Amino acid sequence: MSSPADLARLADLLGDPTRAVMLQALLAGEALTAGELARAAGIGAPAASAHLAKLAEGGLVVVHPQGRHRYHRLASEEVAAAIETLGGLAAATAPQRRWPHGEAFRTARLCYDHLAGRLAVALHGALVGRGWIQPAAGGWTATTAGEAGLAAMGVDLKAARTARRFACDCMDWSERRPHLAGGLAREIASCCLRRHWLTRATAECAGDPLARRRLALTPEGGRALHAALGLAA
Amino acid sequence: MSSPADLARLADLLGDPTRAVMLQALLAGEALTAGELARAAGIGAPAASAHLAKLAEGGLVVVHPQGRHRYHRLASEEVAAAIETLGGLAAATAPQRRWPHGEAFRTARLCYDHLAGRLAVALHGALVGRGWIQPAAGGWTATTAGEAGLAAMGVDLKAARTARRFACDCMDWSERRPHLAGGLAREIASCCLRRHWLTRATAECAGDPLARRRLALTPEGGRALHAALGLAA
DNA sequence: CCGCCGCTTCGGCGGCGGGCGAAGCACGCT
DNA sequence: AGCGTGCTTCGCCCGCCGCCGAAGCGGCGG
Repeated sequence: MSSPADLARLADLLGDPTRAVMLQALLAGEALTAGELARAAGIGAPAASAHLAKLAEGGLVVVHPQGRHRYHRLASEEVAAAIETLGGLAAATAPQRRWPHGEAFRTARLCYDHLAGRLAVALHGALVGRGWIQPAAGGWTATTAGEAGLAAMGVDLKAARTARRFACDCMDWSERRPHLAGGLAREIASCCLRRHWLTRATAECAGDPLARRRLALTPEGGRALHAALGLAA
Repeated sequence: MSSPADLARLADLLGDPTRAVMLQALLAGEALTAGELARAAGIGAPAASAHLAKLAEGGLVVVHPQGRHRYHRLASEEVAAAIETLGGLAAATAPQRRWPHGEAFRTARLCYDHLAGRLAVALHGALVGRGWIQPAAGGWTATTAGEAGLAAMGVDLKAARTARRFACDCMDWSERRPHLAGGLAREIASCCLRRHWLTRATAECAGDPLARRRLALTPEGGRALHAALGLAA
């Protein structure tokens, strides 16, 4: 239960511009090394190390040492969801600024381990509209038609079921409508990337820390999603 | 669209312990004067004024001058929802501490203009279970049975329909299940307070800034809710 | 008209926190 | 073993921010 002090401690972690950049970079879902995050944030290694220690101690980030590298991930999808939510409010509160590639960012992006943006919202609608998923307690389940269709697309349903939640709604702040989260959404995103229907915009992000999250629909991806789900390009 | 800088600016506003106390006090939904907020936060008038100016400039709080008083409210229910969400993550992240009356806080509290806590979750379940509300695009609508039942309880449905959203789900962080938000939820809360089914724990909050939000079910309230909705005490 | 009261602005103080460079540690490669 | 590399720790500086006391402003009441 959150006393105001707890809230403040957590918000303070998000309230530093440098840490915010790091967290946005981590919202792409990948585990990044301290050095990568330092470069993304444009600071030196010592400062990055201090920030990451705070984030880890605050429970927002988990560390995964591997050889002489230390990989950092967001601690949970709840953390990712809270950051996205707060980002949405920030966008609503300070709507003035537009930065380069903002439009592309709205179109398709990663949110921790699943898709977000216009494409993800459209996909959510298509899955519901075609009857591939149906409401269930606290989320969605796949129908038999959905299982067949998703398997045909190349989605690993077995892997999707290992997640804590199979599928549930997650509010998309840029579209103000829900997209899909949970194990199924993770596998769909994984499938789209594996089959090169969606590609990461750039690998390294000098100057634009959100580049890691941005996705682009390939021509074949557009064709595949149209064929499978009737999605318009 | 939220650049990391926007996110950081917003989170920084929530990240100050003093401001967090003020915002928690405002989460009770009432408009409070600068002096009341200063006392709640345990600081002097100048400091409070500075904080409130920042919150207002950041779009989290709106000011409502009235005579020589200046009343402050949360700017929107989106702001309230974001603070609640972040508070839930804070509770999950730092679960160790228990402060006095925390249990009562989980039982029933105000969240901006509607009810939250165990009671609100139970109420949500009862409304759905009795078929008084049914799913609709982006939320819930009242059935004819629901209209009759709610009117019999004393809920002003006409007022409820003036809100931007009639009824929608809002995740309750302490219960991890949804409760009801929107115009209907606002009128239900208003009705419960008006009829003294629920009472505010204390008016002024020396030491415990969350006191404003805490609610207690009166004996008559327990009887009334049991009779109308079958809610157990 | 004067005085009280709520609130804001100003000036100054103190502490916290983020940044860097240098040094230290740990791991891996050759 | 020796070296390079990734990361952390240490020490330090600087700037920012929150707090207060004093003063200024405006509304309200006698």
